[in-house]
Amino acid sequence: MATIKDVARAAGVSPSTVSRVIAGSDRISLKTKERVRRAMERLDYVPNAIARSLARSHTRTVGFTLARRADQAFSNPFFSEVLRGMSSVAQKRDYNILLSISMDEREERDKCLQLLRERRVDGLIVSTSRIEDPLIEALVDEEVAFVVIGRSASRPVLSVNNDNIQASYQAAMHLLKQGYRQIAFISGPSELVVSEDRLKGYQQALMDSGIPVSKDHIASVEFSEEEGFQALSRMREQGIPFDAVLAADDLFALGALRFAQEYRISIPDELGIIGFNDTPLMTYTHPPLSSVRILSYELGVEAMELLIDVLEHPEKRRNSKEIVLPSQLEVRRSTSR
Amino acid sequence: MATIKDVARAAGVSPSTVSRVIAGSDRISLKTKERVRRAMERLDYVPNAIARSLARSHTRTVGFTLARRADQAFSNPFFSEVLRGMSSVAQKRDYNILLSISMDEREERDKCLQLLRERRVDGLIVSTSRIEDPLIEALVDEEVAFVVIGRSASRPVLSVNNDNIQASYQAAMHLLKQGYRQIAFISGPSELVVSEDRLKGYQQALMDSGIPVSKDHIASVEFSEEEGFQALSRMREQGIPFDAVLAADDLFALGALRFAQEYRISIPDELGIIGFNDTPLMTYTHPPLSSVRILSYELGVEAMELLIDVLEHPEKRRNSKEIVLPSQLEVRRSTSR
DNA sequence: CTGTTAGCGCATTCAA
DNA sequence: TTGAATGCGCTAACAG
Repeated sequence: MATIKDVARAAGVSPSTVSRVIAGSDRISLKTKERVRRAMERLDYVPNAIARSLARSHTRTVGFTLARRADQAFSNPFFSEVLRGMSSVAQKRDYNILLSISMDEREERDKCLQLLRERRVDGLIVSTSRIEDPLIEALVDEEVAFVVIGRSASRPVLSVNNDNIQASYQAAMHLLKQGYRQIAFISGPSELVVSEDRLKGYQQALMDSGIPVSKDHIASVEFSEEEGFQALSRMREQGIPFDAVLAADDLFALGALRFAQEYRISIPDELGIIGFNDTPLMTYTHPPLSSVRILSYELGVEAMELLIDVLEHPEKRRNSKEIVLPSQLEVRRSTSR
Repeated sequence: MATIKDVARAAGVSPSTVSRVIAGSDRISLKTKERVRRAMERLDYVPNAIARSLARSHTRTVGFTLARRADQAFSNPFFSEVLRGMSSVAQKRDYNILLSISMDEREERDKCLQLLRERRVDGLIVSTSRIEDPLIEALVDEEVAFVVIGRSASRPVLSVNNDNIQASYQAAMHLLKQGYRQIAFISGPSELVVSEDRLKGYQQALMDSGIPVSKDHIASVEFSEEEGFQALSRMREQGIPFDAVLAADDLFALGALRFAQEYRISIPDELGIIGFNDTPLMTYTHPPLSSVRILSYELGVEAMELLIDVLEHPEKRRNSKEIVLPSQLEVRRSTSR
């Protein structure tokens, strides 16, 4: 493997001259520039990225970390899409992505800090956002360049999020317009910012429609189909009436679907169901389920662009900025009566 | 950020001594070892991975590349699971994953070669395996350490694969045992090794059962639900009778499902359907679809372990080795009559 | 416009 | 058991 010295020798110049033509310096004669180019060509020379990183003290790679357990894992393609979006702009702007999937948040936090301290990455994209998020706290304290996918409730940071409140509001409004009056809401873990936001939209919609918000209609459970099923079963057992379900995740909507089947409740007539994320699955169920489509790919694109922007303009690092992407309601048979 | 020099100064030793305790050298007195340890602790010192990489000329990071277009993309969680598997062993053995998602194979090939030439990665895991695969050819020619997820039809390489032939054979046998006699086979693009293998299993099963293999019953199309649907529609138009569909991908099975619905063909009575990959989706369709479950997570685990093994034992690099993981038939209503 | 010099932070000889 | 010297491959400040 040829080094910069080999090229210099072959072209009859000094290594720094070669370095300059690599960098595209303009104060170099076209003649030697050409000569160096040919030498590089001939020797099949490619600059060693590690050496460059050491000399310039940045790596042009960003870390992306997330914590998923086996069960929930990637059952929906959300993160895959985010990754695709991130990768496409990374490719375009000549950055690389270092990926790490952890078992839990603790492991994720350690991994982030490690990547940073080892100087393997210039910045980070993280996706966990709990209401009190120790990872985010640590990152702002260490003054690292990072952007969160989601929203930070504690500190002002750079973030890219979808309009959860608005989306949830509209989903609830849609149910109301279809004539449903008693809407159950199945939320994910309450320590997540996303749960808080979606709940807020739901509540706001009811209030704006003059419908009292009842705690009985709100469940907060772990993300899984089974938990969604159970949540509704419990409401039914307790004699709490509901004629629609707004599910903060498609998994819950699936659970609601099974619930309806089990108790022979007809959809959409007796029960309306709407989910969140619009996984491909939703069009294949019986009946097809309405859902809020998230622009996951675009989320990844925006996050990466924001991060690179900050990386290349350190003066912007102090700013906080919240990009919000619109989501769109996909109405299907489960809410069309 | 403290460097090795700072630690050396603080501990009153030379940088090389510090380097030795980092490396865990045993020819160092316990006393100085302790002193250095404390200094590292006090200064919150973490070795710079880039500098280490340059000095030792390897990075402890492996590249994972794949080419996906927007449409097919990650509609199934196969690659997400592979990634989780890879990441879990990478974590354990202190390796990192550099991820790149390309638009097409050409871009993927370029990216692989770039990562290698720039020395950003020590080795590669690739997942494309076409019958004639220029990427694989290039990698063996350049003598790089890599493992393919899938099977290489051209050159002997390190690979981790699932038992496609066997799985397809058993799927077909299952249909036969259920009494289906005219089995249509929907295959992916014929240039993929996986298509070849699954076709082979199907053919073998028919032959072993004394049933003639007819070209009319075999379609080869791009991966999509729509193409699966179209393939069957064409057979029907041409008056080719079939009472079951063996789909080389769940997407095709979904297309077959829609086909059955459209023409009011009852499943499983008039038409049996079985897919490949067992995406979570399959349990939610109406009726639930049988499918061959692939051990995607384990595929990632094995691939990463194999690669790291080779990386740390260069003498093994010349060997080729093919690890084959079993898959399992998930029988559901779509084939139970 | 170009070469010389001095790092970047660490690992690894070679001596002592 | 330890330190000094050298190199990994490249960039950048300073001269000229």
